Amino acid sequence: MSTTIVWFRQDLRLLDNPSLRAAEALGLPVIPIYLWAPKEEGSWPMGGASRWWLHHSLSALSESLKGIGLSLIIRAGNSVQELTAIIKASKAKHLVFSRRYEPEGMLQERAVESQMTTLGIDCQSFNSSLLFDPREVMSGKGTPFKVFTPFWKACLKSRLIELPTIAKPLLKPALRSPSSLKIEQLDLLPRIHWADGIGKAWVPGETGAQTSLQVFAKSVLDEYSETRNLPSLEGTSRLSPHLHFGEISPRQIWEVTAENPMTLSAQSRTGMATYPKEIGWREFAYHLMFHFPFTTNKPLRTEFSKFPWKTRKSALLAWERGSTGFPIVDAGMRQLWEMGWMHNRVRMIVASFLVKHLLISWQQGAKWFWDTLVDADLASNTLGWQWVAGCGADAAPYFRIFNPVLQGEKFDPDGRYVRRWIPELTKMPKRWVHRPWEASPADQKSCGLSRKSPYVSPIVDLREGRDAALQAYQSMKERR
DNA sequence: TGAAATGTTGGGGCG
DNA sequence: ACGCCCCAACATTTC
Repeated sequence: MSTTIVWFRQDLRLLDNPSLRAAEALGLPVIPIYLWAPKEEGSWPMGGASRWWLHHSLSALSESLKGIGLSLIIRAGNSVQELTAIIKASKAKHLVFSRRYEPEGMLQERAVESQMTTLGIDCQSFNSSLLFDPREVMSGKGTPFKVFTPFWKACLKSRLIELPTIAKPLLKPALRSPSSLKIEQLDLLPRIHWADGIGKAWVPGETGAQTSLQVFAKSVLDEYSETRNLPSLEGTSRLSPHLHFGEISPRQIWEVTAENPMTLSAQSRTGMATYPKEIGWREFAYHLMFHFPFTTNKPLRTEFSKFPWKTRKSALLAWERGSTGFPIVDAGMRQLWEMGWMHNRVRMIVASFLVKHLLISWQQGAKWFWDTLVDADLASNTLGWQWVAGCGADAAPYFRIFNPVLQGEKFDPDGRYVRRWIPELTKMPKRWVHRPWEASPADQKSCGLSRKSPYVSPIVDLREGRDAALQAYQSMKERR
């Protein structure tokens, strides 16, 4: 009897997974596989925090496949070669997989598809990671969108969202399994234990994803528009890493947060409420990455290729380590390092600080986020950084410069978030907690801050940084 | 999904 | 009572 190969990519789940449904419909024995091919990711091979997540997510997937009688096959190397070897050994006739939209991911699947044609294998691919395939939503002129609101209106008007199928697929195993690596052999875990904090904060895998969604829908969603900007609260969904690895489908999130007429207002049912709109921004990020693939490395607005960015190694290092002297910035960067994640409001603040006050290029920031975020996602990372830098689609004007002191005082008024991540400031009075360099020497001393502490002498003067940023922006516009 | 600079207004102190 | 000034408080514009 023939066999179906299910190639898992960024869809590490059983529920609402179109390729598994296709495999179920074929009714043949199934071999589920995962291919580790970091060399095929161009300049964006998976970063450290993401590899940690992948390790645990693959373990979870392997366990849940075991629960329905299947054994996950792990391979590493060249994806075309590995797939070919497995297909030949198992005499498979069908390959099903979920599409990716990263430039390199698309190259990879084009190579696979062409090889399948050569081998005479039936090959089916599915959109499992987006509500809207980037090809399906276009402006009236037939061009891709560059502004969020019209994009999102067009999406909602198209009514293309399918409802999820939340039922475990019924699959039967192949009689003989190809050889498999152990997950440990992929060497995804860091050698030193910097991931301890990440492990305490997250439960990778489909079960963890479902729990996060239920908790969010039940206790956070109603107040989301008011609490999402307060980093000291757990006011956000925390679904991003699960979504990135495809441990949960966006359709299911959509159904729970935007389409449930029993619990939600008319506004949320039309998808314009605050949380569903965030899902919309993710869709927009993929739309842009698909239609403008060069933006993963270069600014969308080409005049920014002349922007006079600076190379400031020690300032970049201080930013990465969370020792700039600006409490809200440092708290965010330390949270990122410790739990592989940062509150979104704080992401905007630290990004603005790097790009504007330090004049370090958004690409440098994007690389650090890529390596340290468990939810590192090429589309969202690119959109976010280009938005902050003012060089992307629908971007903030360049002169919109966040003042880290005012942002801190506005969104962390009691300093709880800052004190949570910066022990040096535990005893700093509320009045000065976002501007400790202005505190009295006595207050500084009671916190044990020496004169060399960044909280006494921050790495830049905010006024000078702001002026320099505005000047750099002017000089870019004047060059032609 | 800013912040700073600048402009306007109006209450109150005071000569 | 009146004009003058100061300066919050708010609005507008500029970066």
